[in-house]
Amino acid sequence: MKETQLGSLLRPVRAGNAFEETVERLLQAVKLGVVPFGERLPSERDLAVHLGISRVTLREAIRSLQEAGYLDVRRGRYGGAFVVYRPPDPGGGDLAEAVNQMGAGDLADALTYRMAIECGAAQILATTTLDSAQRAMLLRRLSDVNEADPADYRRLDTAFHLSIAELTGSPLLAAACADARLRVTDLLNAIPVLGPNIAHAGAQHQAIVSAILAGDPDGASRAVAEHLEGTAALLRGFLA
Amino acid sequence: MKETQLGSLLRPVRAGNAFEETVERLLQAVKLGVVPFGERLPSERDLAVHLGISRVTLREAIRSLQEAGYLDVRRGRYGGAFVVYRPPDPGGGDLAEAVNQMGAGDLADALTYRMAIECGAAQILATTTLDSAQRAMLLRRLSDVNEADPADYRRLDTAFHLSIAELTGSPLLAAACADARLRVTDLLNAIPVLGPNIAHAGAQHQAIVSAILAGDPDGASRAVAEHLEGTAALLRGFLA
DNA sequence: CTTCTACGGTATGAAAAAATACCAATGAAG
DNA sequence: CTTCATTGGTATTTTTTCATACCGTAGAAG
Repeated sequence: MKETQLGSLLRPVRAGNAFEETVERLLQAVKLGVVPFGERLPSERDLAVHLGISRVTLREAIRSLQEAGYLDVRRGRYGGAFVVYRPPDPGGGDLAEAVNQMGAGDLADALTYRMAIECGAAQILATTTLDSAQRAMLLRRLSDVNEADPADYRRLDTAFHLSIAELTGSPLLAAACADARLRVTDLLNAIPVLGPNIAHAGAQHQAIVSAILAGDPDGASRAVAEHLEGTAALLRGFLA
Repeated sequence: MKETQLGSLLRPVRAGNAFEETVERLLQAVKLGVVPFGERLPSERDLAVHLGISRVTLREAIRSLQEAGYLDVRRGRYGGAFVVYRPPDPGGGDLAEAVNQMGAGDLADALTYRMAIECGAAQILATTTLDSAQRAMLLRRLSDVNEADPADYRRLDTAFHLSIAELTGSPLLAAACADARLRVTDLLNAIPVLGPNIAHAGAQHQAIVSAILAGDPDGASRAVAEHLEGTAALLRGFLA
């Protein structure tokens, strides 16, 4: 086995210290809208358990997000850490800056990764026999995006994409899909949400769902690829 | 966004402490044959840097692997940690035990994950224009497996599969692919390596490479799916 | 047979993170 | 308006992890 493959396995065990990783994780949960505007995060004690870190470390992370203006922390019963962040105005002025802030290599890496994961997930879901509840869930998420208020579009779009991976029943795949999306969230948020684009994306979403429900793996994969390629090409175009 | 999606993002930040994670990583590098029998790991100082941990922590991990009989550590110049582990005799007696040691849900999860990642990677590689060096690499890995000594079969098979993800140029995808394979290594090692199976797998590997070189994403993906499905079905069959 | 050097082995103090226990505030329920 | 459960806030101790410096060994090169 060549040395190149050593890199895949002897890569860093830790992406950073516990504090940094926790800030990242929470920030992404907020930016992705997993916890929507105005809602509160789970209590510190619960969160610490779920994240596998101590409450002290979690609190440091929460405090830094509070100081950065993402959270409003209130104490007392019915208190908690409330999300006080709305995705930036979908005007998309600083896309070029955002793209170039991430390295060109990193961008290509993230886009390829996302493409592989999401295509694979859709493909697998298309080979699976879905029960009525699963079909309903998929269709529900589809209509949620299609009828989304522009301010809520990204959040529901994310939910739709994640649903595909989740419905495969593989937590690993779902986590990978979420991770892949996270790596391009900031960039996506900088892209204006325009009417024609929404309509176009809506048609592609419909195509993805149709292929999945029809049990057409190749079609589902191709539909996802087409859908993602549009965004990917746009982002690549902004590279300096 | 539903609560189910909270799980994807608010999952543990840390899989364990640095020591445990390091032991896992090294053990897998050994079991996968990334560092073959008789070879030595990089020096402690280099490894510590690459893994992003302190030398002290790394040494603890190495010592536990040494005590477990996986490594032979020698000091002095030209010393180091040498791999003293050979995959178990390909007799495959305890497959059922190995399968049931892992939970049924975990097994399904791992198999689905692997299927999605590897199909996605092959598909992407098939849409990529490979230069001559890349084509040569792919063909080299293919012939390596085909001409493998039975004792070295698993290692070269792993190398072949990883190559596909690596050739996409996405480190994230390569890491995910390695991770997916790691989750079923023990099970694969418990499957006897028999002549007919090797021949069959060889044909499938050939089909995968052909489809990739022909620029046929659907074909590549399907070929990978068929290849993996055989193993997956076998493993699922051993569930209690 | 000496030397040089790349390796593992060891010691120590600082920093990060975790575990634990307890304090304080809030606001709905009664 | 009192009670009380739930939440964030704080302090203390222990464990883990890291950073740094230095020691001991082996083996090739001269």
